[in-house]
Amino acid sequence: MAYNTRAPQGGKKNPTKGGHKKVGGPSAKHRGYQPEADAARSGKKPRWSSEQRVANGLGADRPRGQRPERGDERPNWEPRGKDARASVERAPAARKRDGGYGRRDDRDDRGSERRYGDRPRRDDRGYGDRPAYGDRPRANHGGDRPHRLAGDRPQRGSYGDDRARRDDRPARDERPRSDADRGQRTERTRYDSDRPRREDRPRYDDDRPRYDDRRSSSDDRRGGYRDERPRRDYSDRPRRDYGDRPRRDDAERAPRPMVEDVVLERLEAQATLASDVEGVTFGDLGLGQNIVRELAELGATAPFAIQAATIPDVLSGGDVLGRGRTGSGKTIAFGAPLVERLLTMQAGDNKRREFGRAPRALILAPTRELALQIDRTVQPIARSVGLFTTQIYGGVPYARQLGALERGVDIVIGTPGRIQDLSASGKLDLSKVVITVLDEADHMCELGFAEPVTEILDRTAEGGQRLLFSATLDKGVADIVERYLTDPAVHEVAGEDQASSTIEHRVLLLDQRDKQEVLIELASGPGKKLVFARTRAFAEQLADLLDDAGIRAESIHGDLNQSRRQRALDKFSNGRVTVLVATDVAARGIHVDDIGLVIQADAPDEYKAYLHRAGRTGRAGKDGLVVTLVPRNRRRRTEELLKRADIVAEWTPVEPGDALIEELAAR
DNA sequence: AAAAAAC
Repeated sequence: MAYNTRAPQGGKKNPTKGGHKKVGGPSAKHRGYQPEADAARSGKKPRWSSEQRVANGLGADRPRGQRPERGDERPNWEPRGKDARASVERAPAARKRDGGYGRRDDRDDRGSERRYGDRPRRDDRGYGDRPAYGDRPRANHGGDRPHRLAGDRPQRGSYGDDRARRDDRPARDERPRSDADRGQRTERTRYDSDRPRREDRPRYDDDRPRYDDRRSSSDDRRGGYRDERPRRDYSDRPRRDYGDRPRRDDAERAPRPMVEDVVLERLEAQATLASDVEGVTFGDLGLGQNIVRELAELGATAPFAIQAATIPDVLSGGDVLGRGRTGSGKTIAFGAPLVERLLTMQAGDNKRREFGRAPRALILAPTRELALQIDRTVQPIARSVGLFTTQIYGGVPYARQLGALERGVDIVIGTPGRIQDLSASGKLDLSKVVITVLDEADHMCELGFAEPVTEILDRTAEGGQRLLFSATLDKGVADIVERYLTDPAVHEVAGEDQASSTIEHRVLLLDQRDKQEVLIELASGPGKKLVFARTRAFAEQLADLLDDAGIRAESIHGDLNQSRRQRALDKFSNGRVTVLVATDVAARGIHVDDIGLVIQADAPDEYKAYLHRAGRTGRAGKDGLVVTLVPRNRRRRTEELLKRADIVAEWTPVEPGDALIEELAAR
């Protein structure tokens, strides 16, 4: 019974109905419309998974026989070097973008003054039903809403008053460019030229000659080094010294030295060198043939360091903490042995395929998209040995998830809220869960997540195996570790520092009022670009800004319903838009192939956020560039942030139109 | 303070 857990549930009923408190989605007209242009362009239309159909509001009513064979899907997995394939499942190429204006009636009047009036309207963003904007007067800004091209400053009051209330929002009209500003520009130039701080920072090139010709000095960065850059090689790189690792402020103040020291020590204890795993196969690590074969099909032919380090310990049944940098293959590191172990544990159990059986493994992730992505890796692995997964996350109707649970699944993958919800209402029995994974574990142990997470952990089988993974795994997990793990093995990969990264970091110092114009220039290149903003409102605003400037952009953030979030991500993944503007919902874990440039329109607040955002590019050993736009008044703060993140970036003052911006945009 | 995560 292939694809049992994905089988359509809930028939033809409109899936948006149960999932969202808000008034319904776009009109039926909108949903049904098939754009000839898109269909013609794409030729063959990629098929949708059941989830995508539901997520896009089309109903999960396709007969099972039409479900694409696995070979047709493009499962998502942690990237595998040159074998990397597109990781986010292909989304419908044929999706009407400009049909049905229902959601955007608050912007209908805008069309008349759009400079790009013939371009399709951004009807699919849907301000109208979002709570955060609920009090925004509709159509108020219609006639007088200024076009937001750079140089065409928005008038305050058009939407500034009731829209994003941002402290650093430029009071454009009230701040004509002054001599003082000019003066400061000169100062910044000076700052740049005598900037001494790079020398104070840890230099990796001293004992790592292979990077000497790469990013060791700012002059080398000007270009041309890429082709000469030697291949990555961890072999003789010294172990990371965690003693130097910057601590989180709050943790520093929190006095529980005992636990923290233990975790910290353990983290140092077992560092695996990539050279140690050379020649090792997944089979050597203890995975069965079917799983090994499936991994190869996913593109994972040989284990990455983090995988080689953790798989044996997971198979032995012990608790494991794993730390491997972004894009290093953590999903397989816990997913594959988890499946193998379930299989071993159920050997000889003739009730293992019982209808309605309770899940025995649980994987928790901080966002729905990440949960979905993990499932795209774990599901085929599980399937290869006859186990079933299902996704349990919020924002979508219950019916399909409940149906899957009623039939019985082996592995539940999801986000805390809905899992707790179903667990509390007795629909999801966690008592048989003997393996629990916290992906992005440090984040899952933070305020806001810790409570539901611990409640879920409390419901799982006592003494069960627990696996905590994150690129930024730190002592923030100490409480959870202390409470729920027993003598965990702690693994990391040696030499994962900035010098061994394929990601280059740059900071553009600019005038706050120039931010949007510079962003437009940066985002205008051909490659995929991911833009991060600090708030939902600003993300939304920037996507509009770029769209109005003729750059196809989508936004993704928590104010959008799930189908819009998924659609935005799909469009970005399959290249139908080149720019995705996101809040930190997309900061962790999400893998999209070939993001060449990450732009931080706002610097993040936390160094870990910086690392995760940056990790959306430079995946699987590819080159990546992170550009952070920093207004002068945030310079200090950003310097501190980068220092904590252990990142060396080149700082450059810029103005709109600078050649450097264009150069960076071309990457 | 924001974002994420249930309805």
